[in-house]
Amino acid sequence: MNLMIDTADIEPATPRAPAGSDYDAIRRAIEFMTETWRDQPSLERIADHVGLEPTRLQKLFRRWCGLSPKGFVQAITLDTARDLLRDSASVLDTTYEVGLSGPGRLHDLFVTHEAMSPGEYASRGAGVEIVWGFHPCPFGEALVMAAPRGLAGLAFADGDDDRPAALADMMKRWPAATFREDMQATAPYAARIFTPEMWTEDNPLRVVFIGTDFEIRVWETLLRIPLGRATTYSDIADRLGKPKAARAVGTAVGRNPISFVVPCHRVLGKSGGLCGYHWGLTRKRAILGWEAGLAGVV
DNA sequence: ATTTGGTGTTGTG
DNA sequence: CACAACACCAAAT
Repeated sequence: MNLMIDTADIEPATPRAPAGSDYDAIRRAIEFMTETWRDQPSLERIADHVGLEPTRLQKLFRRWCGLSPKGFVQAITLDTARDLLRDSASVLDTTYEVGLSGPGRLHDLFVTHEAMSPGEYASRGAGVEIVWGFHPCPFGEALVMAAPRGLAGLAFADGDDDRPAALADMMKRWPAATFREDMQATAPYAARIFTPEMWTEDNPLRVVFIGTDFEIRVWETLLRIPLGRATTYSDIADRLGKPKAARAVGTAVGRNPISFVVPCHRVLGKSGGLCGYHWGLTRKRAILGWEAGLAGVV
């Protein structure tokens, strides 16, 4: 059997969430399953590893990820990853036809996007005020940044000590903008993004991209990948008319400033391996598992 | 199985 | 302007 997890997939220890917190338990469970999925570990074994009663873990896990630990193990096997890739060529083709005229419906979250005008890009956000705030979410803490025209950034952190890095990472992209912490303003964004029941067509989520031409084209392509499907770096390169630019696509995907909303986690290596994730491979797996549990709900 | 060589775009000095 | 870095990939050991 092939291995979904090559050595490059094993990441160094990530900063810990507060020990004993629910998220910490979930994270450790996911980590454990990620390392041992070949043995199809039983619920008891996983529960034992994280130090919880099996029934408690079962309930907790389902609440956070929307599916059972067993289902999660299945969701991260290579076969399933390849399943996501099935017909990936047509995935992008068909949605291309449907979605593109006008600010239509893109992606399951119903996103409309606009890129910064060239002038605004050149000025790197001068004169724009961006509000930000951290909010709990199923994958740790989410840093939400909003500009007047719409959502401008989404990043992840794993606890207090992790926040400054995430914030700096995001602020770098708008060097000339002014920033203000305002959790009240960003909370509605966070609630909506992570609550699938709120994903409706009538009131699309507005996002604002700042980036180079190439990057924005890549991100636009990502928005066309439907929930529960995946594509590959090289496939996106083909779509952009630069079949040899898979690697360039990789770096552009990695620079996606609005992670999760722009579903960069749905891009896999051609062999079905996960390859990488700016906010940690464990989180990429968690999001894919979460979405697997969502199939049918949306 | 592992290595190697070819890639496009971006950020840096 | 050159050069290194990168969430890749296919072909050759």
